[in-house]
Amino acid sequence: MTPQAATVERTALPRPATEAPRAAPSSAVLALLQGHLQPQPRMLHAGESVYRAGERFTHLHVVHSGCFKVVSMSADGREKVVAVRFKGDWLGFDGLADGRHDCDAIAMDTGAVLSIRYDELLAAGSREPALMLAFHAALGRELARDRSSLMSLCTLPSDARVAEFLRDWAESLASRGLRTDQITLRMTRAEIGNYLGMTLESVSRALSRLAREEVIRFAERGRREVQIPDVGALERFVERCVAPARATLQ
Amino acid sequence: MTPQAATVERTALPRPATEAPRAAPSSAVLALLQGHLQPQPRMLHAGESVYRAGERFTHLHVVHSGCFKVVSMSADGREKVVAVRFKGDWLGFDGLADGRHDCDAIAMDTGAVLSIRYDELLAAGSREPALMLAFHAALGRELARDRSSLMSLCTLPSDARVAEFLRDWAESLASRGLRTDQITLRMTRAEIGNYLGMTLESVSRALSRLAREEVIRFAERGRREVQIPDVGALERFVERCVAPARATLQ
DNA sequence: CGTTCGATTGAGGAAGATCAATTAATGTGG
DNA sequence: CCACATTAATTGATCTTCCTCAATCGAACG
Repeated sequence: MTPQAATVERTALPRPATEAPRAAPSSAVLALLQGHLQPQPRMLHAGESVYRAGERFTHLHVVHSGCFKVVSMSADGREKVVAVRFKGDWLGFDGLADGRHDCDAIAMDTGAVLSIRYDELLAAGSREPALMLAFHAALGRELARDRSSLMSLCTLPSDARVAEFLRDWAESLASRGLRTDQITLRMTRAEIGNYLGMTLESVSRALSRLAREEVIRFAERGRREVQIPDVGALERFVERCVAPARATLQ
Repeated sequence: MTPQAATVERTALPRPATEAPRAAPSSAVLALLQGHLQPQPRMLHAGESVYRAGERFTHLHVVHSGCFKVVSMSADGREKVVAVRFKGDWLGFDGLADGRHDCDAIAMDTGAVLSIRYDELLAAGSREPALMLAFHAALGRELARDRSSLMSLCTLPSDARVAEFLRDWAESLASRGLRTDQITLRMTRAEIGNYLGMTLESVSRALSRLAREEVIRFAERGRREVQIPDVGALERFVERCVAPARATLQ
């Protein structure tokens, strides 16, 4: 997969330049939830699931701490990590469609979620419009993020996808006030590859290349720890991958 | 892009076998909308937009007739068709995140949408829970579809992606009671390629191959008309593409 | 009737998958 | 605590898929 004909009815207008709306969590929402509902905190250890595909959908969840992956399996057995979620993110939207979850949500390390009954959320939301608005906004961001992934998968070469993955992770931490210069990937290369649509070998090579180009650095302890001295460097790296493709089209 | 290590924490459980929930539209929703709101019908010709990126989000829309594409552009100018929508589908969810659309919704042929003010929908929804439930279910299906696309892009070779695209189109028509044996693609090869993450040449080759294998047939008039004698054949074709990859993993 | 745009098809090349071997981390039982 | 077993990661060699470039053909349109 690589850049392809970006000729889809050229619009000459300058655009507002959409990128994934990473400014997600907002303690305002949490405050609203706390105020109107009795969110049940629930602790989970690595590997435990918040919910599993096939279970009845009754609750939505907001990540309180830790990080979680959302895994989907298609009818023919293809399995894929479709999302990685951090503090402030919601989990469980995949149950809205038909009252049954169709993904697994799994803790990647020790963490906690606040669980909210959907029926109570609906009730509270109809009394308190701001709550319903916030809920819908979260849904909208979820859609935007999925589409941003889709875009990355379709238009970026593998190196850039890995770079963007790291940038995204770092930005997620940053927007939540966590330190971003050193991040611990709680996924194997195989999982990252699955998430990004490439093989584990390609992930490994991409990381090596990023390290060689000084865009990232590996900590001494293992190669799961990645140091990101400058997030901007990651962005520039992605830009450099996109630029040549565009140049030829102009 | 091609099948890759599908080793993401193997779960031994038999799964409910999720596939895109194509059973979308439901005239029930339309009836609800008609009953509680004053949906404004709006006619559009090919190329006209329901809304554009950057515009304020005020309305949601339900496709009444025709087909529409949703196009997204990233900050660095990568452009992509992120969705194709038919009768009964909603448009406009991309405005929920922050009150501004970040995609264009464009008519691919003459068609019409019913436009609903979001604030009125909220108000009506809090009086009539069934309406809000239906709205949320539509959002959930939207998410599920995006994830299904993501899965296809990541795990299927290009031929199979084209096959699935056609199957999806045919199924969309079928679930809306339209004839499915003969469909008119209202997209150029370049657009299909953009949507599926491949070049127009690859789309063309894939279609030729599908025709050669008798899975589809071209009508005499032009190559935009595609006959699908048997939707099952398309599914089997996709299966055949997935099977070998899985065989080696077992 | 020529021009233009979209589609098809072929040849060559590059990105990334696959296969395979090695090395580093992690975990386990003695 | 250490030897061993196991799993994860790296790196190289090769092969496949799909992209790129280019030529041709057909359909639509003025």
